[in-house]
Amino acid sequence: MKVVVAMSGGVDSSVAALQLVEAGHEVIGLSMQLYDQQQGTTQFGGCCSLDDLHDARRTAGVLGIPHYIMNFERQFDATVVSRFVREYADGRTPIPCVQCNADLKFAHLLDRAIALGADYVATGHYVRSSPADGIHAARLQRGVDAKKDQSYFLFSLTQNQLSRALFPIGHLNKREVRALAKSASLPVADKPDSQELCFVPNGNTAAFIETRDNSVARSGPIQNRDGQQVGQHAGVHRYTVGQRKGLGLSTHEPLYVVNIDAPTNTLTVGPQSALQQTELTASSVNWIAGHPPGPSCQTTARIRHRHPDATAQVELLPKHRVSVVFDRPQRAIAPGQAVVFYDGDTVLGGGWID
RNA sequence: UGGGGCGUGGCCAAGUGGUAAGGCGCGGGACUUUGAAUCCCGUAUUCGAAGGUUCGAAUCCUUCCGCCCCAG
Repeated sequence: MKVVVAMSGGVDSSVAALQLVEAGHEVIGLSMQLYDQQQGTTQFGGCCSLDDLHDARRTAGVLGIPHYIMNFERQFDATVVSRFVREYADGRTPIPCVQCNADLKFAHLLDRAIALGADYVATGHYVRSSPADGIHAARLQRGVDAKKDQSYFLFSLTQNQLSRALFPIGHLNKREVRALAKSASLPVADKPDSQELCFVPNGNTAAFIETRDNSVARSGPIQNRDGQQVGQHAGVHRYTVGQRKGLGLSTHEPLYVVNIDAPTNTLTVGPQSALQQTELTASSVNWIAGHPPGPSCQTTARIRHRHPDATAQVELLPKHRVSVVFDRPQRAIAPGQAVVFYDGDTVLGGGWID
C-alpha cells in the first residue's frame, strides 16, 4: 500500500518511515513547513526548524523515498498558534500538540496525502492502533514504551482519522528506535529528543505570546484565598494553575497559582494543599469509538501528559460535556488541559477541562 | 530623648563568645514532544554604623543612626 509519513526530521518519524520501507510499502516522506523560516533557524527549536527539514530530506535520501515539503504556515497559524495565544489570554493552559495532531497532521496533511494517492498517513508517535473490523471500532492504544507514550496527545482522533492512521513505532521503545536508526545508518540516529513547543523560540512562551498579542501583558493583582492582595503579576499568560515559579512572593511556605481570572486579570495563590481537587467538568468531549461507553462509567483518567492515571467516575452531560469525579484528589487541575480516559491501554476519549 | 522592643543576604528568620541554620524568592542543571510540578546544585568573608574588650564577637561594652510599641 501507499503510505505518507509525516517526517519531522527527528528519530521517531524517521524510524517510522524506515519500518514502512522495510515492510515493503510504497512510502512518501512529507514534511510540513509551519512558519516563515526567514528569521533564521536559531529562532526555532523542536521539530520544525529549517535544519529539521534538511534532516528529513537527508533521511528520505538514505531510505530512497521521495520527500516533499508542504507549506502549512496558514493552517498552522489558524489551527494551532492562534488558539494557543487566545487560550493564554483567557487565562487557560492550552496543549497545542493536540490540535497539531488532530487538526493538522490528521486533517490538512491527511488531505494532501490522499491527494497523492496514499492510503494512510503514518507518524512517529509512540502509540498503537488497531483498525475497525466490522464488529469493533478502530482503537487507539498507549505505546508499549510507557515512558514515551503519547496517547494523551491523540485523544481527539475520530474513527475516520484513525482508519487512515499508522503508527509504526508504537510497539517499540525508545532504545529500540535509536538502535534501528543506527543500524540503518540514518543521519538522525543520535539526534536529541525534541522538547518544548516547536514554534516558541527558546522556550520563552510568555515572550512569544506578547509578540502575538501584547494586550495580555497587563499587570494585575495577586491575591491570597482570602482576597487580600499580596503582590502583582506582569500578565496572566505567564502563569498556569499549579505553577510555583515566577510569583516573586516570599513567605514561610511555597505558594502556587490556584486560580487565574482573566476578566479581572487576577491571580489567586495558595499553598500546595489548595491545589487538590476531586472534580472537574470537560467540554468538546471526543469518544474515539464514536460514542460514549455509557451514560456513566468508571474509568481511569489522566489530567495531563505524564500524570499518573487515576480512577474516576465519568457522567455524561449535555452538549458533549462530562463531569468527572476522581476517587482521590488530583493536583492542580488546569483549565485548558485535557482529561483523557483509558480502559487499560485503550484510549476511550477525552475532553477539554473547563 | 518616660518606659519597652528591634535592626542578620531580595524577603522571613535561627544563632547571646568559637569562627553565619533553615524557609521563601532568585539563578543554573536534570526530567519532559503542552503549560507546570518534582529533584539536584548554587545563592551573606559577613551580621545598621563606628570604636573598644578578647587568642577569638553577629553574639560583651561605648557612642551614633534607623524603625516599632506603650504611655504622656
